[in-house]
Amino acid sequence: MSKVTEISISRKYEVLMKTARGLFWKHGFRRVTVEEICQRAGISKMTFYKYFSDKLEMAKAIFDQVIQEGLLKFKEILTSDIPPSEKIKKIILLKLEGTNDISKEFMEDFYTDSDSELARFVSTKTLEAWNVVMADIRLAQEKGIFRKDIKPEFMFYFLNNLKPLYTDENLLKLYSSPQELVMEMVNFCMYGISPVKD
Amino acid sequence: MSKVTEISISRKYEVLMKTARGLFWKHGFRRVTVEEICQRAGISKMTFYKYFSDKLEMAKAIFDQVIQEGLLKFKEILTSDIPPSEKIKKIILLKLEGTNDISKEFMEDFYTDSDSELARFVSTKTLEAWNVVMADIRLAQEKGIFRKDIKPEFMFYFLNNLKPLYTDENLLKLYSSPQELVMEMVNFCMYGISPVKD
DNA sequence: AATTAATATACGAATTTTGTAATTATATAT
DNA sequence: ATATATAATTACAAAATTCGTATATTAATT
Repeated sequence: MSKVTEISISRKYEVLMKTARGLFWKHGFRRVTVEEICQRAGISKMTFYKYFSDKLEMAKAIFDQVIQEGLLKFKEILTSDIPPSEKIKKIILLKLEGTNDISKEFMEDFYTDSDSELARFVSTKTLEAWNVVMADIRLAQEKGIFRKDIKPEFMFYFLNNLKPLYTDENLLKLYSSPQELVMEMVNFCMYGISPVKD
Repeated sequence: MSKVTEISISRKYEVLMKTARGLFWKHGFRRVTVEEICQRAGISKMTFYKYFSDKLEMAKAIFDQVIQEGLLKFKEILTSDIPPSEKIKKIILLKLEGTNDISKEFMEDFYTDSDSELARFVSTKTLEAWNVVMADIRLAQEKGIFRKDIKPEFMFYFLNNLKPLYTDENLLKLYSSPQELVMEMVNFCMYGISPVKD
């Protein structure tokens, strides 16, 4: 197998993943068909089945990819050489973007059909990612970046619940700009978390 | 049949319509099942088939409703007793809202399968609505509200293409607020359309 | 020219969706 | 309270869709 072919193969794989991810994100797993993914990707169904045994396997791969990307970005921020307040700000902005998280539509099917294979896969992988994040936060505590006597679990839940705050119009109205609200969040985190003034 | 029953019947009809409309708008006709509509509406499938012979008939009813609402709002603005510049502003805002128009997702299925019954229905109804709007604009021209030597068709197409302008970030960046961009649009229309300075 | 890889088409099997019928539950009117 | 009308639930056959693969054709690579 030549180098060119390898590249074109991985490119087709990527195109399929990206196309499917877009569709799954918008409409959820159930509503999207293999044929539709292939048509939009401009790739034949036969080629699809070269890379994925079925739609479920593909969804798992996508879910995995998203989780891994999210963890990577999180770890990058945590280990980067910037002051704690900057880290908090970047983490908050990452959360507010929302592009790293799994979409509501994508999750919807699992809630209704919780004994499906995908549902189990999703909860397992979510738990794994959760543990990694917890470990990272604890490490940050050890290094003195965050206050030691705060539960990492609390920080995790807190971060995950920032989005609804940010999209609350009444709250946003209190600030002259969205950026100002972000700074408020950052400061709130810092005063509660930082062991020293920044 | 008592009054109370009549009310509750029409209420169920409305709930079904509203629920289905929301789902169709987001995912399109094809992706949404009758059972799903019923579940979300909290109404049994049997009752669904009391009101609609099938999903297609329901989609037609919804499409009709949206078109009629849109026309009504448009006519209300045109015949209201406010200065032309205010009319233009209200019409532009109506277009920018987008809640009156048919969603991209809802239309998507028709483009791919243009010889379906729904596709024909949609294009027929659209043409009808188009003619009504044209007639209204011509009437406004007759009354001297708009300049006489402008093609109503042009105004129609122009209005329908405002939305992408409004959602263009680079364009929005040129203005200190979205409202300012709206006023720019209004002024642009007025200088080209109004027979007299406002 | 031979070989490899991808597309297009077709298709039976599996699954989902549809629309209806029969039964049970609930609310309303008498 | 009982009869009556209306809706929800369950079950189901028929229709439609989706799946996954086999085969023939086309395009690209060696």
